[in-house]
Amino acid sequence: MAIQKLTKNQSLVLDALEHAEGPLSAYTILDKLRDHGFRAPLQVYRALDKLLEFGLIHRLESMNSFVACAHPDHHHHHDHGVTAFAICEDCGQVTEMHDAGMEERLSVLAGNQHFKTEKTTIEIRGHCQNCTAE
Amino acid sequence: MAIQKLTKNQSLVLDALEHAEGPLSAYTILDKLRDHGFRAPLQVYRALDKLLEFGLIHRLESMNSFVACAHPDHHHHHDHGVTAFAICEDCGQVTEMHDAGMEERLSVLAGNQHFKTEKTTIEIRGHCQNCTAE
DNA sequence: GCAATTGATGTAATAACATTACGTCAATTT
DNA sequence: AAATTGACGTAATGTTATTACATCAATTGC
Repeated sequence: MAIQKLTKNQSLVLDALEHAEGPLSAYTILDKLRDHGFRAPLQVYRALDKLLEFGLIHRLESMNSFVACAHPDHHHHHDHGVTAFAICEDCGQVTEMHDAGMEERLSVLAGNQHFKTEKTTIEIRGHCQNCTAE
Repeated sequence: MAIQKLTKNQSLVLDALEHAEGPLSAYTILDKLRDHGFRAPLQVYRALDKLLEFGLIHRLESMNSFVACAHPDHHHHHDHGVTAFAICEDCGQVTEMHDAGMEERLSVLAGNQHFKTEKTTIEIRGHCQNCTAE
């Protein structure tokens, strides 16, 4: 797929996510971007939709929030395979993980049901190494 | 763990989910139970919380809704391992899947990060066999 | 060039999902 | 009988997401 130039709003939202410590909700992004002229949720949601489409960000379903992709290809938006997220409930840090074996198992499971997969969500909630050590 | 007697509200909510075609949102449940005296969201959410705790229902994170567990043990609430859900975007049908290989991969992934897993969400969105055939 | 289409934007209003706060009541414990 | 606990009821509010409608700039087709 060809290079994708981002619009101003899309760049602002992506920037906010890339510079954030962890995942942000749409409304948190909105607040961060008020100084840049954002006034309404839709401005954020529209940008998020496009960024998701381009594969530059991910949505974390279990916490209604968004993170910048850990290994974005800014020139060609691509399909990473299935991504699993480890989400620390203490510090909020999110780790992206990829695993061929995992994809294989999911593929088999779906195949058993003759199910046609469109999108797969894998989110592991728990405690990261730092927050486990006491 | 010992047998768990459900309260009236919990039974009503569980019943609604068990008799539903597919997943229900909390507010849909509320509407279904208005005739039984439900007036406020909290009545539903409190029951849902307990039913989740007892392992009698599941929450589908990607659609903010709830389903009755496919193989409940009404006498001893138990820990099924990881459950993967295949969710049909056409008909709404949800299939529960379990797989030891998948759990193993997840366990390895988490282990690699020294991550302590509390809860794992796996949701596959797509099209079921019926809805794929045209 | 100019009309038509397309895609991004702005704004307001509303819908959908979830929680906090506060008070009551019944059962159990001490 | 007092204290604790857990379920319940109600209201208000907080949070997340979408619908509806209008404007504007860029592109396309004639």
